[in-house]
Amino acid sequence: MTSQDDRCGSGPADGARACTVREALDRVGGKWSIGILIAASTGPVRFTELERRVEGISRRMLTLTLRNLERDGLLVRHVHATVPPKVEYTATPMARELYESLVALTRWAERHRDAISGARAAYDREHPVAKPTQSV
Amino acid sequence: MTSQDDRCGSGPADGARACTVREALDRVGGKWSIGILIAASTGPVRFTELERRVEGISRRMLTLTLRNLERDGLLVRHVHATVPPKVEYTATPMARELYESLVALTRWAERHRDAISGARAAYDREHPVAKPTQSV
DNA sequence: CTGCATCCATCGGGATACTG
DNA sequence: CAGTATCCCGATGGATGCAG
Repeated sequence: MTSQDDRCGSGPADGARACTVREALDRVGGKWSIGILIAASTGPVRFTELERRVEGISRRMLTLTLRNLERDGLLVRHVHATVPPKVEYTATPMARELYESLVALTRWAERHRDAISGARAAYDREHPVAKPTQSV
Repeated sequence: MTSQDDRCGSGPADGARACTVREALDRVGGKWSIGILIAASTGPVRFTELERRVEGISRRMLTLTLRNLERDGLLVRHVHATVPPKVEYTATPMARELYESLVALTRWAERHRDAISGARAAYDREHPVAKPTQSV
C-alpha cells in the first residue's frame, strides 16, 4: 500500500509501455481485488454480503482491499447512519470499464489454458529437481 | 513460484469469472514479467541484452522470471553451444497474444490515470493517519 | 556470457481477538 | 454490523558471490 515507487521513466525503450500496463495491473494485483470488484459491480453491496460472496476472504483482507479500491476511486463507500451500522460499496463506472478491459485477458486465459498447463507439465518433466550428488 | 493453490471452484457466484481473470493475471503478476515479455516480443533477445533493456532488474530476478515465463510456454529458450555461451529468448505467439490482450488494460490506465491519482489525493487528504495520542 | 546459490529485508496475507 | 489491532508465516525480490 502507499507504494508509488515505480519510476515509469524507465527510459531505455519499451519501459514506458511496460509501466503503463503495470499501472493497471497494480490496481487489481491483489489476491481479492477482482473478486470484490465483480461482486460490487452489479450494485451496492454490504460488507457482510461481500464477506459471503467473495468466499475465502478474511475480514481483515476484505477491509484492506476495500480501502485500497476506494482510495483508487474504483469503489464508493456509502455509510448509512443507522443503529445497526450499514455500509454499502458500489463499483464506479471507472471500475466497470476496468472489468470490461479485463475480458480480453479472460478470453486469453480460456484460449490458452490447456497450452499453458501443457507447457508446465512438459517443463517440469524435462526439468526435474536433479541433484547430481544424490540418487538414492 | 510453483504456486497453484488457487481453487477456481470458489463457487458461490462470480467466483469462476474472477478466477479466470486471475489465471491470466498470475502469469504477469510478477514485477518484471511484462517488461521481459515486451523486450522479447520483437525477436530473440540475449540474456545480457535483457539485463540492459529491462533496467533495474537484478540478475537473479531476470533468471527467475525467465524460467517462469519459459515454464508457462510464454518464452522459448534457445541455447547456442558456442564458446562464449549465448542464450536467446523469444516470445511465443501465445505471449504476443497476451500482450495484445493487455492493450485494453493499457488504454484503461491511460484514460483514467488522472482520475485515479486524483482519487488517491482526495482520499489521502480526507483520511490522514490520525493518531490521537501522537502528534509531532 | 549465463545462471545458480546464499543471505536478508520487505510485504502480502491468514488467524484471531477486540471494539464502536 | 463493520471494522481495527496483533501476531505470524511464507513468498517476493534485492545484493552479492561463485561456477560452468
